[in-house]
Amino acid sequence: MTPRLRFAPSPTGPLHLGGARTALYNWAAARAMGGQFLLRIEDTDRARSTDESLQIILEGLRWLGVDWDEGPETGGDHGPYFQSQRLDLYAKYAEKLLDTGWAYKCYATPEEVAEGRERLQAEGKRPMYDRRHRDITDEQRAELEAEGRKASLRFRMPLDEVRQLDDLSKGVVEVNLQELDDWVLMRPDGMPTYNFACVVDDHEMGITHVVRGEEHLMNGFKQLVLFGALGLEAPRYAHIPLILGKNGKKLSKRDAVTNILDYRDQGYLPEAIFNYIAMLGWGFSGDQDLFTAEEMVERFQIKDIGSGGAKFDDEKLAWMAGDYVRRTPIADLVDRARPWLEQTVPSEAFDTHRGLIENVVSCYQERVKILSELPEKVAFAFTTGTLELDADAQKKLKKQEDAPQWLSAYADLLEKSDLPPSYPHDRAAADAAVRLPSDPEKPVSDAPCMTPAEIEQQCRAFAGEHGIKFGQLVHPIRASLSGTTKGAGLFDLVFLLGRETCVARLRRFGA
RNA sequence: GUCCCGUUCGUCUAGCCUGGCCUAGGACUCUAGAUUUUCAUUCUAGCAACAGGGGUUCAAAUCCCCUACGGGAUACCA
Repeated sequence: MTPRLRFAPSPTGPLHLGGARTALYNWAAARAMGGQFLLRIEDTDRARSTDESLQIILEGLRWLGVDWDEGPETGGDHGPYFQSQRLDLYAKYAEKLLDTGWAYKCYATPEEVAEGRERLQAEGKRPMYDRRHRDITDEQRAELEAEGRKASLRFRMPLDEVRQLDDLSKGVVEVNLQELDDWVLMRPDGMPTYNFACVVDDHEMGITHVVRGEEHLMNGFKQLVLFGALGLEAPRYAHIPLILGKNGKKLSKRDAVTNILDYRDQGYLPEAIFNYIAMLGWGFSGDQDLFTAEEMVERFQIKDIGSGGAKFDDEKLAWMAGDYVRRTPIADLVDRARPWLEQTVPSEAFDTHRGLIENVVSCYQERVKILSELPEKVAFAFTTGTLELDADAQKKLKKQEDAPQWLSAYADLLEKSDLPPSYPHDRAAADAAVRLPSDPEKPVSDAPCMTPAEIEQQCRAFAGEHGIKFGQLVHPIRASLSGTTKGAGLFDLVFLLGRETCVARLRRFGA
């Protein structure tokens, strides 16, 4: 039997971290076992299900790279994949259950059920449906119907039987079925409840393994018994711990985003989010935290999912996000960051100055964790107007009284030097020959202009001639060129800015 | 209340099933240092844990029991 797993979200809200992780584990297990992964939409709660939520969930899964073999938009042989479209199927099963006596009609109103529950609790018993219509006679039934009451369908739970569930994650768990209700299979309006639809669909869709949050452990027992009543084999279940917030409580808005797509919009790389949430409860190996989806699939086993609840930690996520940015090849990075970069980089520059953009971005690649940090950092290289200086930069410029003289002299020197042209002039040759950030280990030859290393040599000589300490010279130059005191190597900056811009910016603060 | 599940550095985890290789490993964070024109990266070193108590055993993080603390369920939600 080929393994088939599913993720069955209900479209009543966005895809949150916990849901994403559940989807991811089911997906990884299916891929690891060479089986199929399907998506089923549990929209039996008509009032709360929305198409907007559905779209957000699908988009979130796609963004993470969790693809489904069958489900909405892809179709498949076991559809429809929306429970709201499978109502006749549930009706058929309901009838069968009624015929075999596993189900019975309950005419109690919600108020009566609640009242019964309270009474049991008052008696010190377990609060649940009081089974008032479990064994009524035909006459009583007729009477209730004559009152115009609508019936829901309840499951006749075996009384006083201990059942075992061999959970893939928790091992064997035992529960006395008395603890469980005569739960509702069908609402009076003919809509199935979760546990009922879930069993019917898991069977009809050939599901073999189910990984889901441990809030479903008790549902697992209900479903197990129903499978038995239907004479069907149940899938293997794995109930895994929830993701917790920093305080060990349920994950809240304070701990993490509630919609996985917020990470996309903040410029997190999906590989990083995938890796991080996969790691929340599953270890790749004893000494490796970073892994790709492919690597995960190679060794993922459901039984290895941790049994303790994991707390969400954004510091580690931030580190991981940065690591993924650093490891992304520069051409890809520019493509993927383009929507953000365009906030400060003119969009035509992506055609005319691709090499320059790649050089600038690669200088900041190791300085950002998420893509949305890039536009601000990179802006100095593309501003044609007056550069704004931050407070620290202004301070640096005022610190040395004779700085203006040096800046002017250095501007004069650069004006005569063989620097690359400034944006928006054509400088493709220079950017193609010199790939930044510059690395002393890899000297550049055949550059059509000075390289950052040569610019540095020249600058050091300049400092020597004028009797200025190199360290002192560097700070005002950096401030006037980039408008900030931090960032890429100074001579990379000079190279990126090119002759005209460097000269202009230096003279602005020169004597 | 009742029923279920869980508990290894602050956090994520490896080890637990199949006791000895555990003086408990890795990662994030933090601290110190190295590199350096800043920031960042990188590298080196350091801090830091088997929830507590009883057993079983020559030997327990690993097996058993109890306690504590967390979490989940207890819906005509999923």
